[in-house]
Amino acid sequence: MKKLPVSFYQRSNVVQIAKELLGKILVTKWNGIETSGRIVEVEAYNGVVDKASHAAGGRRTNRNEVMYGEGGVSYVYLCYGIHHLFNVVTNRQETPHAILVRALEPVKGIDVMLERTGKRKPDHTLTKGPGNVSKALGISFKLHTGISLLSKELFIAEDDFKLNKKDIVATPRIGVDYADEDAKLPYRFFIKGNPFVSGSKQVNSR
DNA sequence: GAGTAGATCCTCT
DNA sequence: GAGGATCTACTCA
Repeated sequence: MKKLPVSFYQRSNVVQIAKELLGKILVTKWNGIETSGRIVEVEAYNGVVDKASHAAGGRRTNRNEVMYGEGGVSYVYLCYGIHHLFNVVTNRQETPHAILVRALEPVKGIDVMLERTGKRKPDHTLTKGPGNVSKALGISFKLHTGISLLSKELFIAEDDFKLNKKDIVATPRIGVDYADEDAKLPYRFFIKGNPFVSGSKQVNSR
């Protein structure tokens, strides 16, 4: 298992990067406690031309400032006062591309995730949906936004897992109805048939 | 099983 | 002062 290099993030095609992130391992290691999961669902946010992005139309605020920085750092944001959303910033400086990690398949530290989320046993709700992902991994918007994805506490790695191209499904994004026609763009990608993908309810029939 | 409303707090206008 | 890249529970069929 090896970390993805900075060059992986600093490319210009955010949609392409989003697709390639599927099947990769997201690892957090706060205070020596390691939790990780395979990325099974992402959404691409295509910078200033994307109305669903926080950077739509060149909006630039304190909150989304990290999106304008170098690719390869995290962008964590608190939504609805409850949910922490974990994003990966891509591309170069001044280009606010980002990829939202929407769902993981738990790999390591499942018991820790259960504790963090207050759940009894692992099921597909543990890391399904961006709010749950950051909760399970212990990601907090205050502490963990703007830090490098190549640090020893937070990184994305790849192993031998190979994803068949036909197992990648593209659909419109979720929760961005306000973005008019951009809400229909097929910028959401997930691994076909994976029970940890959000939206596909009760895929596993116990 | 499907649809709807409420929770809850930080950020920007 | 309003609203948001969501989730959950509860109601109704």
